Amino acid sequence: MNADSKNLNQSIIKAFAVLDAFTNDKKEWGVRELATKTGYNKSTVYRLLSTLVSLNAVQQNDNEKYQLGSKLFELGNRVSIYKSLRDLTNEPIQKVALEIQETVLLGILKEQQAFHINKADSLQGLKISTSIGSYAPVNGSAIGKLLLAFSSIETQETFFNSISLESFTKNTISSVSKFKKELLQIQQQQFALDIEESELGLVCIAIPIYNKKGKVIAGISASGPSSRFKMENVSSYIQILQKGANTIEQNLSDFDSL
Amino acid sequence: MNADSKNLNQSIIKAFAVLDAFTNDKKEWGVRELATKTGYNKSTVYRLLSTLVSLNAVQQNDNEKYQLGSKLFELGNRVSIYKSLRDLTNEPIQKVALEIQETVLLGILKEQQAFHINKADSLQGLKISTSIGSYAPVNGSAIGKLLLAFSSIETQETFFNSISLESFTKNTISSVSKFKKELLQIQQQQFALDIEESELGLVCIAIPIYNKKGKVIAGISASGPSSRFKMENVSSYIQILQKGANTIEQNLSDFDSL
DNA sequence: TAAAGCGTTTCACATAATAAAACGGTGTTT
DNA sequence: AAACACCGTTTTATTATGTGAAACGCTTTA
Repeated sequence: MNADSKNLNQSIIKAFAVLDAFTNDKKEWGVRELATKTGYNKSTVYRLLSTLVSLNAVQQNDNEKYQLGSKLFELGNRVSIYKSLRDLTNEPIQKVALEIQETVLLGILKEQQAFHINKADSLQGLKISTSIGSYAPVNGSAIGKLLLAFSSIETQETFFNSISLESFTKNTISSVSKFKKELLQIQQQQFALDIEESELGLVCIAIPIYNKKGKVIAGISASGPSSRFKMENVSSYIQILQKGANTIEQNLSDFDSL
Repeated sequence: MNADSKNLNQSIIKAFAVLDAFTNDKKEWGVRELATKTGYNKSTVYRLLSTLVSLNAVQQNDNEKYQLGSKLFELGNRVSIYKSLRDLTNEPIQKVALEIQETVLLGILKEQQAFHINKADSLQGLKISTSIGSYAPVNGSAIGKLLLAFSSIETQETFFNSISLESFTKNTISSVSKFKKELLQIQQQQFALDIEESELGLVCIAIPIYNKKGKVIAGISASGPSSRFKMENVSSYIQILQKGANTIEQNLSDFDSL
């Protein structure tokens, strides 16, 4: 028992380690492979899963494999901070998505990553696969770069002391000094761009959302394919995003850190 | 140990009992009141909460109270069955909401209740408080009545054998025979109405969504205040809903029971 | 027919969860 | 200012409960 983990319930930790194995890339697990993945004994995993099934947190398919169940969907939609955040931003980001004709995302900074709270698809445009509840690395998303640029010096220092800048495409900024310059520029110009830095062919632009204390609490972005997303239109994109951001800022004026 | 609960992990059951206490009506809990609510010892609840906090499944506010945390939001949005169901219905129900100018809900039958999978607000209309991930009683919602009406005889029998028809307003159908007649009528007319049966002043209309096997797998509804929702417009509401349902049926044609 | 995979069950054993009581803090009442 | 009544938190011996190796029954593959 190390200093940090005082007297925690080991079964619950195991249960959530099991649940965390179910991702968008790997939605289904068998008992044995899940035991290998988590490092727990096969019988233990079986009993954990049985318990989770009895609670509807997990369900078993026709093919005997397990997947996440309705209880988690239910609980996830009860998380009040994000629920209210979503309710208060739904309408504005939908309007932006309709006008801008691209996918719109709303994100906050959470554990040194961009955490996506809400999303609105444009009705015609190409769909972006990023989903609500997913994380993106700070140096691999417009919202992430934006939020770090507008966060406190302490947060930035903590970030640079603990994170290494992974590369995702040939355009990803992986040099610390270049990244710091980029952050300064984002602060000055009040928006962040991601030009095929996270994924080839994907362009993204993000602007900040302030609370009434003048603190940046979230970011809103529009993403689209590079074929359609042209640099000469950046100012018009920002204009549309800003209209949405203004409404959101009114709705969220009382929110603090998030 | 009774026959049904074989060898389940008690800690996990307790953890989820704790999580389940956090509802939309009661979002915050202190240790002691939660111990009273769940019937567990104060120390036990404290350790459960500490563990859940360490996993970000729960977080502690400034006022020392606990509330649900980001991990559940994250997991909830990874439940693949509902995630795909939502992704495939977002666009059509948004279109319906825009056209019909009322809140649109998509629901399935889950544990003898209407389970709300998706929701689209009209941009102008009054907002309905029903939220994604929430349940409504079958005899207190248009979607519920609709889904029971189109479910198998076995499901209906199980329902009538296990559920008592609670009353919510003076209009709620609480007589079994009247309710059975209503179900027959819904089957014939292919839509269900809820005229201030669940809540005074609230009117709702729901139509079924079929998969390619001809089975009803979900229901789509529009809800609004009785002041605006007039009976003479029912056929035009149904027309708009049906357009959305057609698109959804194409998207969900391969889905089975749900 | 054998082998290799799966989810599941069993059971002796030891770990890890438990609950009562005490602790240290804060806010309220007298 | 003292007494009280809350709160979340920590400690502790006790024992209930989770554990994992091995066996089971089944299906799929060789």
